[in-house]
Amino acid sequence: MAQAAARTRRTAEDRRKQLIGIGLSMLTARPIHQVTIDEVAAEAGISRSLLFHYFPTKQDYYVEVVRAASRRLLRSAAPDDSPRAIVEGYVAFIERRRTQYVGLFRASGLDDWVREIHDETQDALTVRIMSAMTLTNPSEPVALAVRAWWAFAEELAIEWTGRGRTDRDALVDILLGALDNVIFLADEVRTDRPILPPGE
Amino acid sequence: MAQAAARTRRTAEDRRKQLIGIGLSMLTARPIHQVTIDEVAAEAGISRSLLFHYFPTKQDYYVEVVRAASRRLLRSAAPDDSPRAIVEGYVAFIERRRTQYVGLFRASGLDDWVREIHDETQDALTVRIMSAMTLTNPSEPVALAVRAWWAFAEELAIEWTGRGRTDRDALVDILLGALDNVIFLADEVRTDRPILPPGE
DNA sequence: ACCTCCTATTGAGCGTTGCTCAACAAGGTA
DNA sequence: TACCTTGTTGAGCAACGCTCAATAGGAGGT
Repeated sequence: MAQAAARTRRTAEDRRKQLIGIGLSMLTARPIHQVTIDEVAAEAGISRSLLFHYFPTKQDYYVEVVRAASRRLLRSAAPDDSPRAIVEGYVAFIERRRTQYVGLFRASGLDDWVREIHDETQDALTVRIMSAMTLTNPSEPVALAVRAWWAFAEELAIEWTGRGRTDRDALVDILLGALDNVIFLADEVRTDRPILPPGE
Repeated sequence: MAQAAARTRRTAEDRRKQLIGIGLSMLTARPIHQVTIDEVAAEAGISRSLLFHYFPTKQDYYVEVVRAASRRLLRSAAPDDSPRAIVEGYVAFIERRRTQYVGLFRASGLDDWVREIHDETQDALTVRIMSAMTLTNPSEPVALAVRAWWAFAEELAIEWTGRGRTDRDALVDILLGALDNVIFLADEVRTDRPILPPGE
């Protein structure tokens, strides 16, 4: 695996890109805490120390790798501004990079910072789809509900494609239908005076 | 912190319970990979070696701790067999042990096995609520959708209570409403011949 | 009280891994 | 050639997960 690539001197930016690229492929297969700095360094054909020169800590390195994946996702889920297009882009991304997505954002052992990036990503998606639905100035319940709906979408998309289903359109239909319904339900909530539960 | 508790000899089961109890409180605040075996041992007033006597590996230890938390959750979310009661029990649990739940199941750095326990737990909840809704023999899309709906419920419950909202009933209403709708939507899908997307 | 046996318990120590630091060297500029 | 910036390295430390042979607490039998 370790391809001692003739130890040539690279520019800083080059090295960073190379290392992040390696991270994207290595951290896809195995969770973070099972991948050592030594392995990454060996794969890049450099010494441990150099990696620490570019990324002060292992976490910093990993964060940048996950950030890179997040950017890819956001790029895929924004072809234009219709809700359907956004959801389709999202689903398409997961179809294409399922293992990577799961490996980087979910399975792996991360501390708060990965969750943080994941949250930021979903926040961005939330904002994006809300504006696509011309939902300006939503109430807190609605905002929370849309946010949680992304969790629903993520889970369903991952499991759906994981079963080898290819009927992407049916999946997208479910997601969009659920989104409408969830917004409707959350919009019923009067923030100031909570609704009383129906008798039964 | 380390209370050297007079080094008395305990029965095996006693020690296990003590250690798991400590885990439940320590691993609540900080993610796993930030808690060392030494700390746990010190807190229990025993040596590192003893902990390895009971749990062959750190992972094994952590797994048992998470399992214990999972059992608690499942106990809380099953007062009786109505869907509303199940959801209310679930929400109540998260209200009560929010940080613990997040710390054990989400934030922390775990390898696959924690995700696995988390999945098992949600599977159990899925089965439970399906039977409560007298949904026997659901199609694959419906099963997947209900499963994903739990992800929605988890996210929304965590965020909802995280904002200090106390209107639990409104939350439960949203969750139950979304559940009905999601089942309806997924039930439309003909597993064999995928639905074509509507024109717009 | 004493011996015996089981096992809970420990301390010393090994290997891996994240991380530091002082020094080296590749390439551009004068 | 001399210099200077900075990409690059190797040796080494500290923390941590984990092993193993040995110790000691306590219950049961005599």
